Amino acid sequence: MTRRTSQTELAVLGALSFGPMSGYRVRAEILSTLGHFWTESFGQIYPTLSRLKADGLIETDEDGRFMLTDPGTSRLRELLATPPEPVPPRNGVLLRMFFGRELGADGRRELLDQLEAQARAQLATLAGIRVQLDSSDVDERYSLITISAGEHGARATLDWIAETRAALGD
Amino acid sequence: MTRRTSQTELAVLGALSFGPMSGYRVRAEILSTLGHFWTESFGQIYPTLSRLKADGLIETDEDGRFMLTDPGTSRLRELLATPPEPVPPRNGVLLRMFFGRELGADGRRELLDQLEAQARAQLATLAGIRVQLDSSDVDERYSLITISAGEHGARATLDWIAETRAALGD
DNA sequence: CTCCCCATGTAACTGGTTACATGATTCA
DNA sequence: TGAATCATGTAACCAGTTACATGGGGAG
Repeated sequence: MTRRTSQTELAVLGALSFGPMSGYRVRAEILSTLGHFWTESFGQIYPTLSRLKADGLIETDEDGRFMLTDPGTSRLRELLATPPEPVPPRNGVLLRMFFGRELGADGRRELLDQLEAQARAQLATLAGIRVQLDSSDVDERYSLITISAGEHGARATLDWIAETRAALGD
Repeated sequence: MTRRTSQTELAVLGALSFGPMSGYRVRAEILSTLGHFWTESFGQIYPTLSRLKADGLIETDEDGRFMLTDPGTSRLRELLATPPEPVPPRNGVLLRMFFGRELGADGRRELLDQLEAQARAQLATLAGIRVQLDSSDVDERYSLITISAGEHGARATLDWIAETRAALGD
C-alpha cells in the first residue's frame, strides 16, 4: 500500500533510536537536539506516534514509554535512505531585497542589520552546543557535522551581508 | 481591521511593480525572476489577485492586465518594511546526516554526492542568470544581490561537504 | 496548597500544492 | 487543423501550527 513518506515519521523514529521515551520527551529531544535544523509540534508528534504504534513500528514498554520495534528500526533505515524531499525556496529576506528600490535605504539597512544579528546569534548558539557536546559522552560525530553545517551557513550569510553593504553603500 | 500579512501578497504586488501584466504573467515572472529564492503556485496567485482587486490595491487596465493602484503601491512599501517571518528550519539533509550511524557509509556518501550535484547545478543556474542580466537593460542591482546570496549559500554547502567527507573518511 | 513541569490529546485554522476544467489565441 | 502557449479559475487535499482541554506528580 506504499505509505507516503513522512519527514515527521523519520524525525520521531530517529529520536526513538536513542532509546525509549514518552511523546513529550520525543518533542523535547527534537527541540534541543535537532532544534537548529528541524522542528516538530505536539500537534504532529502525537498523531504520528499513534499511527506508528498502530502500524507496529513502535510499542510501549512497561513504563508507557515508546520504543522502536524491529520493523520500526527497518523503517527508520528505509526512510533515512530516501532522498530528502526538496523544499520549495521561500526566502523572505531576499524577497524584500529584490524589491530594494521600493524598500528604500533605511529598509535595506534594517533588513541587513536584523539578519546579521540573527546570524551572529546562531553562531553563538552553535558554539554553546559545541561546549555542551564536549562534556557529554554520546557519539558526537554526527552532531558536530550538523553544527558545522549551521556555522558554514551563518558565515556565508555574514559574508554576503558585508558584500551587500559595500555594494549598496547604504 | 489589521489584515494578516501575506508573503504571497508581497510577491504579487512586487511583481506588478514592474508593470501591468496578467495573472499568468505574474506567475511566469515570479518563476523566472524570483525562482531561485521564491515560489508561488497558481492556486495561490489567482485568489490573491481577486482579493487584492476587491481591496482596491490593484485594478485591471483596458487589456485586462492587472496593475498597482496608489494604495497598492503604499501597501507594497508597507509589506516590504515588515520583518520577514522566520521560517521554522526543516533541513532534510541534516536530519538524515544526524542519524548517520543508522544511515551507513553508503547512505552518507550518496547524500553528500546528491547535495553536491545540487549545489553545483545551482551555481551553474545562477551563472546563467548573471549572463542574461548583463545583456538586459533593467536595473540589475538588486537582482545581482540576490544571485550573490544564492552563490554564497551554494559555496558554503560545497565547503561543508568537503569538510564532512574528510571528517567521515567515507 | 499551589505552582510548575510532565504528559496526552484534539479541533480549528492556515498556507500552500496538485489536479482538474475550461477556453482563447497563435502559429506551424 | 491541430499543437502549444496564454489565461483563469476551483475543488480536494495535505502538512503543519496554535490554542485549548485535561490531568498526574513533585517541589517549595
